[in-house]
Amino acid sequence: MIGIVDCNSFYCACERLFKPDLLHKPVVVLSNNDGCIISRSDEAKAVGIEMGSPYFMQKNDLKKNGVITFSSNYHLYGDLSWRVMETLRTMLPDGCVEVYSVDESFIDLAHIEPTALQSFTVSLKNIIEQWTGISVSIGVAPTKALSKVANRLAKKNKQVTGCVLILNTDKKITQALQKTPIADVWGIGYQYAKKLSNYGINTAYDLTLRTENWAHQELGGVVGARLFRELKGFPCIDMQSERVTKHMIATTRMFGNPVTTLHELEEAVATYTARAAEKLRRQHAAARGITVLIVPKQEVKGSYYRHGPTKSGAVRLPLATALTNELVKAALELVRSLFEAGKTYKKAGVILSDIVPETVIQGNLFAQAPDNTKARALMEAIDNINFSMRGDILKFAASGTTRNWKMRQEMRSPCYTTRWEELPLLK
DNA sequence: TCTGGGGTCCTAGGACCC
DNA sequence: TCTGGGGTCCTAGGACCC
Repeated sequence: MIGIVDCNSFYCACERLFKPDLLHKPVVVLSNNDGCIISRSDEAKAVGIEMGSPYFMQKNDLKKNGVITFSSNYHLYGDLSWRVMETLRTMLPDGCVEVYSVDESFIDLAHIEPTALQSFTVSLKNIIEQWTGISVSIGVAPTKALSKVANRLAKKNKQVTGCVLILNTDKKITQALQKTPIADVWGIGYQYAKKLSNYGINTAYDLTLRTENWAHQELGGVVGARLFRELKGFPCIDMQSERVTKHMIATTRMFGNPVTTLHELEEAVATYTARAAEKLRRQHAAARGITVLIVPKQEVKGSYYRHGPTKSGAVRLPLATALTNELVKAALELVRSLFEAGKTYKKAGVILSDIVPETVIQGNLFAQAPDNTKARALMEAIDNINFSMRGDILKFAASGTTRNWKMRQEMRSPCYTTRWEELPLLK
């Protein structure tokens, strides 16, 4: 059996952990730039605050209901996430934990006796809460997709389930599928939900009444076929081992204030490139592909999108590199070629791709391999200083110093667990 | 004038996830 | 006035190979 462990209202839970007075109060956490609502406590859900809704549209409702609002604090969430995942790794054999996102892990429970599943899962939940202060829900079923179904129902009926639900008989599975709206199925997003409802498919169960071929045809080929089989109880999505290097590394941001000059755009792109390069080095990798994208502000009448079409450009470097200066140089050339005077921009980003481990950088017949020893030592020194001090105390001149475009974060909590100067104080 | 079959690799774009 | 960020996988289609 496969389980999924999912932290309840994770970002809100992190904020509350250090402010126990907020325990039974409505709390929400906002996305970067204080753009929209991305985490809600049960109390906030109860007063009708919508997930993903823009902050500026909900501001009045939040105030009226006394909802406490936080900007997002990823240092804090990342650290607490790590504690939860480490607890899971302590409680399960090697290779049985697959971290799926910041607040979710799949766990392989094949080694647990069927009769012991319930008690094991409950004790797992209790230990996580005791050790980390974060409450979790656990869904268990024969496949990943079904464990997500179980998890959703466990969360929805906390009083009945105690946040743990095990689907271990065909009858329980069928009932669970009947209670699951198609749009809430893992792998069914907005487009597919719309399409399926046109076919009269409104629950997960309705989908299982079709055939695998039908799912293949209508839901994106093998992806849909796989999902169909998973819902029928045949595992098709294996547990993944920890990925050593990512395939792509992106740093993209909306601007705090709109940008109109090339100079500011260059600063932003240089900053994002430096950040992406840092992530690259942290996983001991190098990249050959670099893409720069800029997004103009522009009303498109009648369009769902609130911004103009993204302009992007990409280059392939002669040799994979992890050196900030080399990547910045390429990125700046790209942004200059994309920029159009007279337009106002609201977002920019950098994507590194074609990523290889630094030990296997492929030679290039036509490019002289330079001696990078010194440059790499410099990068390491910069990374170490930036890591042990705070933020980006050392940066490249191209990143600029004024940074009018930096994002807004007006209600961020302290980094209680990752910065000495922000440790909580006891009187 | 007629013009095969079986591949690989790459990129762009679409769908999804949290 | 103000709507996030960082990923994954898959497919289709074009260029190219013999």
